[in-house]
Amino acid sequence: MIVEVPGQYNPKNVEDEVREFWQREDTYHKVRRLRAGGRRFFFVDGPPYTTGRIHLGTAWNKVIKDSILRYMSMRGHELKDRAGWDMHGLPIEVKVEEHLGFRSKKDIETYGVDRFIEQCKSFALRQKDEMTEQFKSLGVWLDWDNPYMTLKNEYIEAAWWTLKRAHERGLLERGLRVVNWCPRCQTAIADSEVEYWDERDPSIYVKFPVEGEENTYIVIWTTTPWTIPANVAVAVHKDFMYSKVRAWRRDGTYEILIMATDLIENVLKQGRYVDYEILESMRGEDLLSLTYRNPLQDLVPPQRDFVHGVHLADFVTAENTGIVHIAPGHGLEDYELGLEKRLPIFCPVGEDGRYTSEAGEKYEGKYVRDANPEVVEDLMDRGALLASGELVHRYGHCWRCKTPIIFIATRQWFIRISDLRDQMLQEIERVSWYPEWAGSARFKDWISNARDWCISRQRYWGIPLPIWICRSCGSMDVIGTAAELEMRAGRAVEDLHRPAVDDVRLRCSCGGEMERVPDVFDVWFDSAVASWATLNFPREDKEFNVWWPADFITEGHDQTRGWFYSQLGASMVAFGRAPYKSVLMHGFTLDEQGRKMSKSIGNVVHPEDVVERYGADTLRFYVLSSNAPWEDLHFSWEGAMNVNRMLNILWNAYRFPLPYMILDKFDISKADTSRYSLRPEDRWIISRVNSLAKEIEENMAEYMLHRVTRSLQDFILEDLSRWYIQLVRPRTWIETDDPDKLAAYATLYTVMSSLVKLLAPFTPFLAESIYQNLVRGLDPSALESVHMCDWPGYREDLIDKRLEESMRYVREISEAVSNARQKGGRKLRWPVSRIMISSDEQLDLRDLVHVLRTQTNSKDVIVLPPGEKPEMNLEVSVVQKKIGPVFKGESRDVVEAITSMNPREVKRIIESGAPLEWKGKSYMITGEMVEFREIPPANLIPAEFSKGIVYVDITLTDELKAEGYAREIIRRIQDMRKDLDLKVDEMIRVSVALDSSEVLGLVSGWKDHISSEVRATLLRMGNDIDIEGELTKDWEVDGVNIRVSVARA
RNA sequence: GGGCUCGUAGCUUAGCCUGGCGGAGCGCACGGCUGAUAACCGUGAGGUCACGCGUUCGAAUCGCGUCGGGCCCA
Repeated sequence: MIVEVPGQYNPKNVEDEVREFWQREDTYHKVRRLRAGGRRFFFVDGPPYTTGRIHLGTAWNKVIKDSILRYMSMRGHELKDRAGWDMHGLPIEVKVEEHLGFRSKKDIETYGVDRFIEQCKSFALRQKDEMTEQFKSLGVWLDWDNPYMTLKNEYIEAAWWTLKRAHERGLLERGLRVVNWCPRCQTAIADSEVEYWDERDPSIYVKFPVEGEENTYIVIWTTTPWTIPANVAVAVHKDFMYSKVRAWRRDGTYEILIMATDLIENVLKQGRYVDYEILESMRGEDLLSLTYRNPLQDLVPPQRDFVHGVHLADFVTAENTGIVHIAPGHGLEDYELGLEKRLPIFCPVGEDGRYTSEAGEKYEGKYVRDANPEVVEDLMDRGALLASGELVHRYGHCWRCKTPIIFIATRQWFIRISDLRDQMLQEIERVSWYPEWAGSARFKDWISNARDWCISRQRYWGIPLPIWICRSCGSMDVIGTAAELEMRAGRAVEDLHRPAVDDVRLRCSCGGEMERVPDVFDVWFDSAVASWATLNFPREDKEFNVWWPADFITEGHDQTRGWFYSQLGASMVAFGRAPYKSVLMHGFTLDEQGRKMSKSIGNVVHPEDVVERYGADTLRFYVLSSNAPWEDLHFSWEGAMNVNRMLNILWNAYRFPLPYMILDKFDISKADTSRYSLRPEDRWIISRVNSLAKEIEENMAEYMLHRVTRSLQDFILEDLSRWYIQLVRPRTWIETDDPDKLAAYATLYTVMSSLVKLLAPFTPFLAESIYQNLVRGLDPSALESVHMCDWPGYREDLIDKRLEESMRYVREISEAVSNARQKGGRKLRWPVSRIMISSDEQLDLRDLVHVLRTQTNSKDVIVLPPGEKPEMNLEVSVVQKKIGPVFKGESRDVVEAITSMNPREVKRIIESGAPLEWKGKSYMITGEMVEFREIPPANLIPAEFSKGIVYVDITLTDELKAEGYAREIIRRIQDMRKDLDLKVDEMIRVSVALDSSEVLGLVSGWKDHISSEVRATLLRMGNDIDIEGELTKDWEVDGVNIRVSVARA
């Protein structure tokens, strides 16, 4: 049984009802079970990080995933669709620290690592639950009951196992490296965890005194004064020219300075020197023999023992002084140069960002960034400061706690990704990228620059590194699974997290005791192993053998350096191949102006607010249709509103036939469409819906979600609502069991049942709601949910391209007629006697002429033969330039002759080649002497369409007037029915008083028609009759006053 | 500074891959419909297709460069 639905699309009600239905019927699981045994489609959910609420970007991400998965399911695929959660790492630690009011690692140690871990864990789990609800409210169907979670033991094992593979392949190494270091979190952080923004920093020029040369200095520039105590060398470029310069101060003293020749002016200006002379110029190489002293050597004892030299380096640029200060303990390039030149890797800074005792008593314990002014002062006191200022530049910060990072040399664990670079480049060629450039350009570029992956973090809440080292012999073991650990330890280990795992001691083959290294994994390593962890590999390999690698993943373009990369890296280590076959890269969500959404600008749009206002289907359809997936989405409320409006139109189109179907007890099983001859317009809309399905399939194959949704939108608005529904409306009012009406019902049913299936992946709630009522309501044998249905696909034999084309012309002509009517001042309610269609082509309107007739409200539709036009009035004008030279003095007469004659006659004469006779004279007129213009007669209003011109004859006759007035009266009575809120089939009594006898006379012939149209049992019309009824209203139509009263019969 | 990407009407955008009259929606102005009606429809105005150079018979589309936005890197 179908039921009527409310007149306004109310997404909240629709979605609540559907959600409840899915819940009650366990629809998700039924759908998944239904597809068991189908072609496998392995999707890996890029795990969102469990902190805070979901934002618009995350919502978009999941909507894309869900739409594609629903589509794949309808296409018959068995899905692997576990949702994933990224639950370890600093961000959560930072949140928990904030919550507990902690400021440093020491606070955590004091509080107790076990309690801290518990807090992190419960925080992550709580967040996961909250976010799950939010995703569910968007209609996202993933395996929410059984998600993969990075904090689970079986997940941790996947990471362990992968590291063990790295070790076995000789790709794991420990080394002193300069890393990005967060002094607050006291851990190394990945390049991808560094966030850059502008920071005001010192900008100083420092003079290093050259050994053995009196009053001579090498000049360097730096923005990190605090690294000067760790300076052990300087670098120059081999191609640059350098000069030794005598620089004079205002007071007449001078110094001898060494710097790049091109930069002398700049440097001396900074140092406020008044004059200079170049003593000597040399190439970079010529400086290599120099040595210098660190100006702070009296404060930093180890500096006294270092030999400070000059070295060549390519990274030196012709900026500032052209000489670069090298502190191998505090810079990546410095470190590499240090290794190469065997410089001391001097790093007198501790993990807390404070100077160690190595920096000397004066600096020890001071936080390096705070120490900047002091270092500058000390340099000045020692005459080593050439200039001091400030500048604003981009500086790196810890992604999570926003502390400016520092570079320090520490011992870390690395995976030698750089060894795998070439294989990775080969492997990504085999992956299908959407769009293509995401792989061929963007990702390729990133891989080409791939550096070794620092996987260790000096933190707590993460997957512990499964590396045990013997205290006696220093040998190292990497443990691959929990079982292996328990076997080696000889006892059970409940939780693989810290601190429990820290207590596990292993026996070394040397007989000594092995201890775990205290580090945890970089959190990027967690999600990197997702594609096999989600299959519970290595704990079991059954699923892995069947499903891996992933068929499809999709994430935002920031994940190029993130998850696309980390997964590839880990998979290359573990399996030597890419873990995914196709990747869709999507964009970012920005505000309407294309700015980043941020709390400080106050332009953040929350998905739940959009859902609240317009519903989840609207949000879904909006983000999918707004632009191409890989482009950034500029969110606009107006855009969302328009989608909502479109869905409302769909709702109205769906709702409109329901009352009639119910009234007529329409039975689809008896409405075998082949038994009723469908009208051409019925076959047209069916053709269109099949064409639509085809279009969608083609675009889905390329993940062109914007084209898919736009095709749907066009179909709903243009074909269904604006056209077909308009055409079909009168047929539903027929009250008998007319086959034509049943054909209309059957067509509507067919079209709507296809349409809701085509919509199901994108607007799952609305599609389900319509399906439940209309489709299941009419066909009890229909499947329980629209999401269980097979993708309807398309039938070539139902697609009639020529019919579609014909209908396109019919629509164009109808629109042109509207245009002409507007120009001619004839409302659509008033019939016209005829329209004439003129085209140079043979227009194939097929059997759609009746459609044209009703839609244009025209008594006759005349399609003229190709090239023909209605008879035109001809206008002739003379071309003086041509007449003058020929007729000279008689020109005036000739012009008079031409203009005073009937243009048609002039034309005939010219064409016949005969002379024109005028006032007893004859003139030979040629075609070039005149110009003819065709003017349609006043009653024919022309309007263009793509293939020609349509002429509307607006001549009024009494019959047309009578019908026009009759329709005016009908419309007003209908309006009043509405006011009285009558049911569509309720009968009424009507009185109509007109103040025009002429109109009354015309209309009286239409009395029966009016009565039946408005369902009147009694209709009284007169010039001056008594009027009474429940509702009385006065109207005015073209100067005629009409008083109408209506009462229930 | 480098890689990728985007720039089309007041706003949001399609078209670009594969060259052939630049399309929508919103907003604006005017009109229509009235058995979808707090809904819907039509018409109109509105364009330096960011800018410049090139390729071509022909460029929004292809190439190079410049400017501006986004992501990523240094």
